[in-house]
Amino acid sequence: MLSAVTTDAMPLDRRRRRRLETIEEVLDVAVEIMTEQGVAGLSIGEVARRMGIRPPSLYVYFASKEAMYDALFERGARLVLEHVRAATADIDTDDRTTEAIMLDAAASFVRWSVEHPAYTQLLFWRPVPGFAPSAEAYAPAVELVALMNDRLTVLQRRGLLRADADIDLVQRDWTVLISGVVSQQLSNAPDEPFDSGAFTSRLPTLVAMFCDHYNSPARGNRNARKR
Amino acid sequence: MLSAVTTDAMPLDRRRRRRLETIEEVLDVAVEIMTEQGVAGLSIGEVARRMGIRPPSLYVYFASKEAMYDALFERGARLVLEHVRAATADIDTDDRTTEAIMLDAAASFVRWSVEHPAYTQLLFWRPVPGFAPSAEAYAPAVELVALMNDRLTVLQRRGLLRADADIDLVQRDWTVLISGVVSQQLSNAPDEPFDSGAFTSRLPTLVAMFCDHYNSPARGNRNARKR
DNA sequence: GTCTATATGACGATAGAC
DNA sequence: GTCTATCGTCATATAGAC
Repeated sequence: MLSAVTTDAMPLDRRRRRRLETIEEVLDVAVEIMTEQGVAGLSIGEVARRMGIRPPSLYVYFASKEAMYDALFERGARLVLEHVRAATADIDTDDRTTEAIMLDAAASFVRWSVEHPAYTQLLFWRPVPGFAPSAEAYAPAVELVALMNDRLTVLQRRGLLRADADIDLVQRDWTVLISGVVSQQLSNAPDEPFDSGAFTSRLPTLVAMFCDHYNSPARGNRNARKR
Repeated sequence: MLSAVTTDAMPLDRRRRRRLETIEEVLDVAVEIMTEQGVAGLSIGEVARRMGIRPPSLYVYFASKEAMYDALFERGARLVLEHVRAATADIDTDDRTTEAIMLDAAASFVRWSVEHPAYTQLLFWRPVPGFAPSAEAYAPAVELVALMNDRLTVLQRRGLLRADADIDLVQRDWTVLISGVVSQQLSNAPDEPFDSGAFTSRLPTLVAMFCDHYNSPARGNRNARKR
């Protein structure tokens, strides 16, 4: 009886696990294709070809091509969210300078972005005509914005950012810097590695500019004027 | 006899003029479509439909869809090149501060970019799978880089930028700022006008950061450290 | 230069057998 | 869940009449 329960239940679990594994494989292959051909170059047929199955079989896992893009968007947003979360987890105890803390955070994000160009394009540009992510897929992206806001607020409370700075504006300026580096690197020299990229290597200087502006004056900024 | 020459020659000129006008009209319609549907959403059929002709007729003017993209790339690059050239033409006599000069230059470029999102995406991102501009189409883009380098060199010679700054690095940092603003504005709030955009309105602060860093110390920068 | 007609093919998606 | 078969649509591109 008890074994009957397990033999009834376990295959179901296995099937669901197997199904999820297949979905993951589909998404892996899709990312591979987008990386090679560009995000808008993804096609159901090419995914099936590389998986050794026929195109209609994919409709068991995704209702449409747009649903596949949606899953890719959500996956990418989750990945980058967790990446940033992990890279900035110790921000409330990190006793280095503002500049060192910010540079590490920036480098972590930019590295991930240039090493995952397909996700980056899908998440931060608009390369697919007609595609807009669903609210569910967009949720982790919203959370990322909130997380960055939290992190900056912590820095400000610790006295590492000017007390009179508006965190929303700080965040906007910060994202301009970061996305500028990513955008320039990916569109002008996508094959250069992060460590020696013509634009990624400008991060120290750019972060220094930023910190000189937003540093707390008490912490030694010699150029404290309000804007 | 003389009139025979003119009646022979003039129609040819008119035909060539008419042909060029038609080509311009095709490109106008193509930009319209790319603006609405995304750059990768351009299709020959839709261009023909909006022009009230049949798709095959377009092949009289463009050998392929890629040739059309190529013409659009070149046109966009020429437009932005001339726009920047005009906006910075008086840089060797402009007697305002570095910050004022740079802010105007930045605003001019960013305004053009957000008001011409189709060209911007085609020129500065890579939204069309398989398309790469020809050397001819790319030429004005190369010239734009050279022009910006010239302008920055003039500023440095006039003592408005640190004498010890490497202009190539200054230019890279500058393009990061500019492209960051454009990228963030277009991907997060493409419909906001330049004057009230969440990111375009950050330009004064961002340019100030930049100038505080690269300003000539003699001109009153209180934060002169070398990087 | 524009048209009709057509070649050719890819694509997304569905129906239904197994 | 996978397949074959197929639909419908759209696309780029060419041939040849007018």
